Amino acid sequence: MGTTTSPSDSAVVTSREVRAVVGRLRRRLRSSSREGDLTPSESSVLARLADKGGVTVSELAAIEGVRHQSMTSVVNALVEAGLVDRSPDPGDGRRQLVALTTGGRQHVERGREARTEWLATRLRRACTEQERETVRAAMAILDRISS
Amino acid sequence: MGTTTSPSDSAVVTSREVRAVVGRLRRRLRSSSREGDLTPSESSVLARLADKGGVTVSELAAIEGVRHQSMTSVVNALVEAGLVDRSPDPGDGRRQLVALTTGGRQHVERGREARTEWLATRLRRACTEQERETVRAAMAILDRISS
DNA sequence: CGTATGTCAGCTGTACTGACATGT
DNA sequence: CACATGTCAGTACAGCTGACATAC
Repeated sequence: MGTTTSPSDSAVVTSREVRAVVGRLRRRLRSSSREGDLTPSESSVLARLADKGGVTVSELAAIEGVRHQSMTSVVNALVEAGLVDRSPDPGDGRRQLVALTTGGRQHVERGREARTEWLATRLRRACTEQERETVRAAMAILDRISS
Repeated sequence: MGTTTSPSDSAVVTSREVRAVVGRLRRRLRSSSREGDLTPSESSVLARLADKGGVTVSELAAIEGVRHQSMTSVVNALVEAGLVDRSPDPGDGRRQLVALTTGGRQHVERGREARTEWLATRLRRACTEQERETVRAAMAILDRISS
């Protein structure tokens, strides 16, 4: 081998690096996420709901970029944990509005105070502001081309 | 809410964006990976073996950053597909050396010719060279702080 | 009726831990 | 013996599709 794909192809090289880093980051983010016994998906949805409650499952699914069937099970777990609840939409009988319970709101606020998130800590301690800007710029690019 | 976490904390903001983009990219990379009926993990291991065969399961696990138990099942799938095989290490009876079969090698070479990888295509068509450089720089930073 | 919303069941892929066997 | 290597079993998480009910 060796010829494989021309290593000078910038797009291919970049793609490989992105794949490798995404894979590694994913494992790290998962393994170091002890944010109060919630799974990463659950934490993410909870944080969304803190910003904007009264949302439907389908809307949450669209925001997170997954199917509504997948979002149902995440919401179910949060309901069982007593952190969110569903209430019927008065104007549309098909809809169920999801919102934080009092306990859910407390959970979010406690988490936000106490959490020393692994990635944020690393970004703060091991990076310059310029490096963080580079990362944000790259995220914007990747977000654009992956939507 | 709205006040939530001080939005001026560059590390936290960057961390959130990285999380969001990693999640989305992961889903996209998975759903658009039809590289010949292999799962992403399998493809990745196969590509490694094309560069360097005669490797143990534990070494593969270390390279990919997973436990050896997890790597065992990936290798099992490739063995069952007839793409790799195990052979005893003559010098150490505990070890099993994993290498591509003829069919496995053919598979890799066919794949490398035919594959128009989703991410590489996007990076080529929707990005400038400067943007790709930004992405690569960011990957280097994230790789550094996640190791 | 078709469409949107939601739920449940079942499947796959990934990676984990624990238990165990075997060889150095 | 401790340690390295490897396998298997069980579990958890995340996402998918398909089937179905209900409401617009």
